[in-house]
Amino acid sequence: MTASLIRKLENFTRLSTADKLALGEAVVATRNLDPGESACHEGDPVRALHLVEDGWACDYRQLENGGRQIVAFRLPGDLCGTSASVLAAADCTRVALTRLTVHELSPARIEEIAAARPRLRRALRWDEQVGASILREWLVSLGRRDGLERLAHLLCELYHRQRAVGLAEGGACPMPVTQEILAAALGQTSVHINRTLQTLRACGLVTLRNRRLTVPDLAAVEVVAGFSPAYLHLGRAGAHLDALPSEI
Amino acid sequence: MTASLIRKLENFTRLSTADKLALGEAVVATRNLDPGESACHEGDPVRALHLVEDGWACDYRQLENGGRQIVAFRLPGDLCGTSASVLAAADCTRVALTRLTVHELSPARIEEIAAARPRLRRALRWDEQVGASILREWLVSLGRRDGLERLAHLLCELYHRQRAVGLAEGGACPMPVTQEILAAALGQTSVHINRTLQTLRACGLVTLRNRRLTVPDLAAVEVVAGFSPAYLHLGRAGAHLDALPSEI
DNA sequence: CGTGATATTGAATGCAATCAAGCTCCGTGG
DNA sequence: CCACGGAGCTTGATTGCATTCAATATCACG
Repeated sequence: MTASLIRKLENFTRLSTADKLALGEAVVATRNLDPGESACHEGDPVRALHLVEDGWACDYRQLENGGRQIVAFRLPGDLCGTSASVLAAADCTRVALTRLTVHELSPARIEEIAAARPRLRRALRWDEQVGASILREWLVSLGRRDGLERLAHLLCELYHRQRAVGLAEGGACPMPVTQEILAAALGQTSVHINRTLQTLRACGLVTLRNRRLTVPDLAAVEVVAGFSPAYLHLGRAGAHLDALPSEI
Repeated sequence: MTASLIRKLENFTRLSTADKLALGEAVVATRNLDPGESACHEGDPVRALHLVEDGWACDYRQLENGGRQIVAFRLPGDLCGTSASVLAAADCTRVALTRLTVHELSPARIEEIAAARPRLRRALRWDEQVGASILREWLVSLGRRDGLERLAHLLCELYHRQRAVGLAEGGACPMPVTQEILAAALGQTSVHINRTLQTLRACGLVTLRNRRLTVPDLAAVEVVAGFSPAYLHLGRAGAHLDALPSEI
């Protein structure tokens, strides 16, 4: 039930069977949403944390002037706002981009579990920090990368993040987003995204069809994007905390 | 020694005397830096957390193409990367913008202290979440606000953040940044910042001189910026955790 | 009073937004 | 099977904000 999250956390440290089971115990409900349905609204009190089981969602902020900025994509295995429970109100809206299955976790239960399990606690904090690191990288994209780099960079990120949970393989992965959505994430218009996408395609770097991304040569796209995967911190930095073979 | 941080945290919940003293026990060293000196470098292993005591710093990422993007301003009372210790390497460089005094805190000590003090633990998590919220708001600025809104928004934020630690009063506060620095934070050039600043000045909205900001009418600037302070979460959302009068 | 950093101004260029129209694909229902 | 409708994609023309380059002015400080 929490397989993707576990798989992701094991990019940091190897969990024990007990750790893995403990995670599932925090789940208090599971919801299914249709594309366009929202899981929570900006300004609402935070009750539960979301763990994406299947499908994609995104978090966005809506401005008075009509603009909309996506601040995060939520993929399978993503745990949203580990400690958001201390904030009085959600500061963005979470909406499903595809058919979506999310678990709702009790903040109190998570806290108990984390208190009892140092390895798991560190893994969750690692995940949270990686989230902040991704946000900083987005900021760099919006601030300092041009259209081509920006789009290529996002595609690289989404590919790597999916590979970390086993959803990308052999240069292809799901990419269930419209050009409109990409534009809302990259601070541009869908028209411009369209043109940028065409040049990427013309160079034979990526193809984006049927809600799937194909990258024949990932390294080449990474060069165009100025992408370096360090900020995703997938290098098993917590290996010294690994569970013993006997615990797994 | 940790007065600004304490003052900031008390925008969330009232701490006990014991909580306040405990914070100071995590300090293992104190450093003084000159403007332009860096406290840590992108890629370096993370040894200590920084608590800004006095002066300003900023975190930035340097790109191959020469661009530089500031991802955070660090003001007095700011605790940088509460759990960054789980990451193998820092993902940005921290440089002093003024004469700067920072305390270095031991991650392990912080963890011990947090484990023993639920109220303090929550307050620190609140601070961390507020940091993430600020980052999201910056993303919205870079993605969806034009030059004028962007600059006005940043100035409002820096004013409010300083007010939360008692450094802003009566429409004026320190603002020890060059136009170059503002440009590096807002994803623009210093030339354009200069022009934007001039229109803000021409409207009588702000004056920025001698490294100080003066805003005769904060509310008016907030309207121009589309600024709403909710994302700073300064509303004492943790009041139910407040220390009893007898503990203070 | 001199020097380097910071700020200001002007002119030319360019990237991306905007507006508007048409196209393609796909699911639905007659 | 085809007509229809809608969402998403593509294209063109125009506009505008911000960059770039370059020169000059001002300020802070020794």
